[in-house]
Amino acid sequence: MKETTLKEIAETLGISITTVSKALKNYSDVSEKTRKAVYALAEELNYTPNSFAVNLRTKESKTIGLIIPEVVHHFFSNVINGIIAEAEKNGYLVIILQSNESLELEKKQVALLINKRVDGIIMSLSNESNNDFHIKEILRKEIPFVQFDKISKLIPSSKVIINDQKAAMEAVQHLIDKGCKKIAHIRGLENPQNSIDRFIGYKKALEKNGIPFDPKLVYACKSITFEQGVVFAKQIIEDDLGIDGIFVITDLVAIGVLAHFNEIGIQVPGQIAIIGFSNWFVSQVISPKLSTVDQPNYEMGVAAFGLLLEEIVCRKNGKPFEPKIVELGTSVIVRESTLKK
Amino acid sequence: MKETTLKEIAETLGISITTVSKALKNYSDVSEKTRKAVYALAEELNYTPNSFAVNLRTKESKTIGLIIPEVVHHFFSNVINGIIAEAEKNGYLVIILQSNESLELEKKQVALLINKRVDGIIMSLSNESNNDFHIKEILRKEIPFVQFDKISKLIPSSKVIINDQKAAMEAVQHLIDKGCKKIAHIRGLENPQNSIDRFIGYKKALEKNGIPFDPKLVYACKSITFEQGVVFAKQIIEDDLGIDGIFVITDLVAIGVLAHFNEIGIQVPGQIAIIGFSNWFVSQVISPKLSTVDQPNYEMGVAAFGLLLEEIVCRKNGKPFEPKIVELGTSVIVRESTLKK
DNA sequence: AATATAATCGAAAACGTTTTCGAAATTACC
DNA sequence: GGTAATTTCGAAAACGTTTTCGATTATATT
Repeated sequence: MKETTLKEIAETLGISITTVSKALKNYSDVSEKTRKAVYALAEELNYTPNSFAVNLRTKESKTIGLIIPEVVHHFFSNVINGIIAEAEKNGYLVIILQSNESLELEKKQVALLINKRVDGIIMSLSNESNNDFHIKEILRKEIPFVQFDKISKLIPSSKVIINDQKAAMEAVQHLIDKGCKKIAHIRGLENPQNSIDRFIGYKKALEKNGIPFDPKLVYACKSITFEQGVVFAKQIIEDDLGIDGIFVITDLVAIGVLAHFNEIGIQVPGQIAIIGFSNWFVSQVISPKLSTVDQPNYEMGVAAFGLLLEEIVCRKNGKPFEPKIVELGTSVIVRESTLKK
Repeated sequence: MKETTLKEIAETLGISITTVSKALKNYSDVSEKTRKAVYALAEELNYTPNSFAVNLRTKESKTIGLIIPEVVHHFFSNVINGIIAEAEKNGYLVIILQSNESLELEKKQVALLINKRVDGIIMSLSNESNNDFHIKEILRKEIPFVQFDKISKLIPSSKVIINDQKAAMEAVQHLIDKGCKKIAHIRGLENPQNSIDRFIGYKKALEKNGIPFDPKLVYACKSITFEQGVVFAKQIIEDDLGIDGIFVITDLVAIGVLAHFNEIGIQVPGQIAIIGFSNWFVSQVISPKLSTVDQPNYEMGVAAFGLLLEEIVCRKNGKPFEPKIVELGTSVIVRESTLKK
């Protein structure tokens, strides 16, 4: 399978490789006549530039890397979608790697991408990750870098985020508005920024409404799973603290809670109202439909690539780059699980 | 940001580039002494080979392409997972592109990957796609190629599939075993192979049990969506044909049906039993839990990469390659939606 | 017709690696 | 001490492109 090269075109046309190359890139110092001839022959021979050679010469691969905790995840797969679409629109391809929420694996993935000499990296940190060496290495090498969703505030890079505190406050406020008096919070893991911020938002909402904060009403997830939701649902019934509303870190856990309540006959929202976070697809097809906080997944991906491209272009021109932060809006989606009258 | 090169190591050590290269690759014609020295300095200078140069020289990128109809999809995201994991294990990275079920886009994506000179392509066809020019081009260029899930039997390449006919038969047989007398089928689009095969399986199961096939009981999806399920649920009630069991092309549509039946008070499985296909995650968290056919998603990805790698290795050694077909097993998962006593 | 200006071309270096093949240095052997 | 065998090394070509800069040719200006 012989691929046509510039050399081949040059030889059959009796001109130099230089001229062929310049003709194809529409340089001004090649005559209309030869330009047309080159284009015609290139078309005929089905010429496509050898990207390996182009990469080597231009020192860029027109490829970016994406590292996320997990692919099989409604939120992340939507973000992937946005990134791929926007990247392609700008002539970039996307290599996707998974950290599986493991710091070790994340380090390895970063190394792989640096080795591959991608033009930039977009990343959502794994739970254990923070401002570690592998991240510092990305910055030291001045590889364009954007964080989204699960970020570390300590890392000076561009970021695409939502205002988790504000969003959580609004969710809890919604429960209060619907008449909930004793609101529990099923929070996320200890480390992740969004887990912390949503917890803070929960407390702020209580405070704002003059409701005393009670640490006994906070349940901390060991894992973000459906099963974890079931476990805490049981726990909440057992604890019997008079809880009438629950704000859950994410929809997946919330539907675990919901499923158990359904099973044992607890009325939702009658006895206990539930609101989740992230607006997973399943939330609108279960019964009762789960109220939640919508965050713009696809747009997050688009924004992330946008920021990355800005940095890529800026650095290519040798200018220093100033990281930017894009904050996208969220909204409470009211469905059946909080619809007390 | 100067990267260390072989040249640099060679100069500071006072030896040739050749020797450095060979030392790092443990060639036998370099003495233990210089080998150690090279390794030490390479380590110290944090040397990593320039992959652009390696690609150009070796004519391979250690990167494969993956084209799927959509990323945000429980089945496909699981397959992606399997492919990425297996690829990484073997030193390959994965570029993912989406066809959005559009033939035009699919052609463009194929062109992009060929241009990028990936070492191989794994693909699940879009609905409109068949044995078109862009696919023939892959084969003509002898680019290692594997189809999975939505395949075309006309394309002579390796394939990873399930036995859709057999799986569908088992699903319908299950409905019959549970006492269903009048079984409808909500089938997929006209074109896709798995849609056709599941329909055939449905008919065969009826035939095997002496139940006459009635085309009025077949509803053909215009799109594979939740909403399509709702539409057909209404239709089925309106038609009032005494249907007591439904075999649905895929879970997403099935839960649309289920949601509407729940809403208007049709008992599932009491009045109508429902079985879906593909074992989506949501099927186990809705009420009633949806019976379905499980197909091994992750394993499909692993198998697909395995076949691709076989072809890559084979072709690299200049041997002719004989396409292989891997058929993975499925199983009926019995949950609440078919649990008539 | 001579000179100045503009248009068109190509030689060559460079990107960083891999690999072939021959040369040099070392060791073994009689 | 001379030859043969073995070990160790490096020059050079090759992969295919991009770009600089000088050379050549054609056109414009007096």
